[in-house]
Amino acid sequence: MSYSREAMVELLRKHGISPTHQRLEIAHVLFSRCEHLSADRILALTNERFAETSKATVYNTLNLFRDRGLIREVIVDPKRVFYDPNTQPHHHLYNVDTGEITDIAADALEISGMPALPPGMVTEGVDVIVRIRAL
Amino acid sequence: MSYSREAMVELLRKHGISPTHQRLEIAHVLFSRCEHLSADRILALTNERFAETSKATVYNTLNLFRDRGLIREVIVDPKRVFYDPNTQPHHHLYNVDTGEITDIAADALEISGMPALPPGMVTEGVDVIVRIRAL
DNA sequence: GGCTTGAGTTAGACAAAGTCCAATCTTTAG
DNA sequence: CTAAAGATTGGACTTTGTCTAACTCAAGCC
Repeated sequence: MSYSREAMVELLRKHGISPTHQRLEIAHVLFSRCEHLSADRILALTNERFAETSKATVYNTLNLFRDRGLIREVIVDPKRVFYDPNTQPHHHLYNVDTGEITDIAADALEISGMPALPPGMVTEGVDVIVRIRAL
Repeated sequence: MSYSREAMVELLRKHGISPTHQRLEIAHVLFSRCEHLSADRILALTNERFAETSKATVYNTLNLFRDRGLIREVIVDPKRVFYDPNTQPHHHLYNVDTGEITDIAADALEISGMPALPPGMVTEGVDVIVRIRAL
C-alpha cells in the first residue's frame, strides 16, 4: 500500500470525505506508520514539518475518520484514547509500565462461548486487551 | 457474604488497610451492590445519607483499594473509569448506547492461542469487552 | 468579475475527570 | 496520654477533549 498524496486523496474520497489539506496531513501521519497514536501525538506529528493544524481540527478529523470507519479507537488507558489505523479485527497487548501497545492478529486468538445477546442487540466489536508488565 | 460494618472492617484489615470511617463508607457503597460504578457516582452515593466524604478521599480510596486488590478498574469508556467490586477473572458486555456494563462469567468464554510474551514479562490480566448496541 | 453558499478551520473559552498540596484532623503504637 | 504516622480536606491545578462564533476558502451562479 502506498501513502502518496494521491493514494490518501483516493482513500478519503472512497469514504465520502473531502480531501482537505489538513485531513491529508493527518491521514498521512496515521497511515504512514503502523502505530497506535494519541490525539496529542498526532497533533504534534502533523505540525512537525511545517503546516499549522489546530487542535480542534485534529479532534474533528479523528472523530470523522472514526465515524467513517477509517480508523478505530483503542481504549486501554483511562488517560487518553489511542487511534489505530488498522480496522481489521484484531486484539491488543498493552504494556502497563511503558504504555506500549502491540497488535495480536485476530486469527491467533480463538474466542468461543460468546453469550447470546438480548434480542434487538448487535455486537459492535469484541476487544481483547492483554495487559502485561515486567516481572 | 455480609456487608455489615464488622465484615467491612475485617475485609479492609485483611488487605492491610486501616478501616477509617470514610473507607468503610466507600467499601459499603462498593460491596453492598454488584454494580460497576464511576468515581462520581461513588462520591454521590457515599454522601447520600449523611456523612461528608471529599472527592480527594474518594479518589485516594479507590486507588488504594485497586492497588491492594479489593476492586478492579474497568476501562471501557474514555470519559471515566468504572470500579468493579468483583476481582475474580471475568469479562464485560458494554452497551455503547446506554453505558450499561454487564458481567460475562470467566468460564463462559474460552480464549485460546494467547501469544507468547516477551521474556521477563508477565500477564497482569486479560480483559474482554464485548461492545453491543441496539440494532 | 462579483456574490452567495456551505463546508472546513481556528483560537480560545469551556467542561469534566482526576491529581496535588499544605493545613488540619484521626489513629495507633508505645 | 501523647507523639508520630497516617488520613482527610478544600481548593487550585492539569489534562483531555468539546464547543462556539468568527473567519477562510473554493464552487457555482448571475
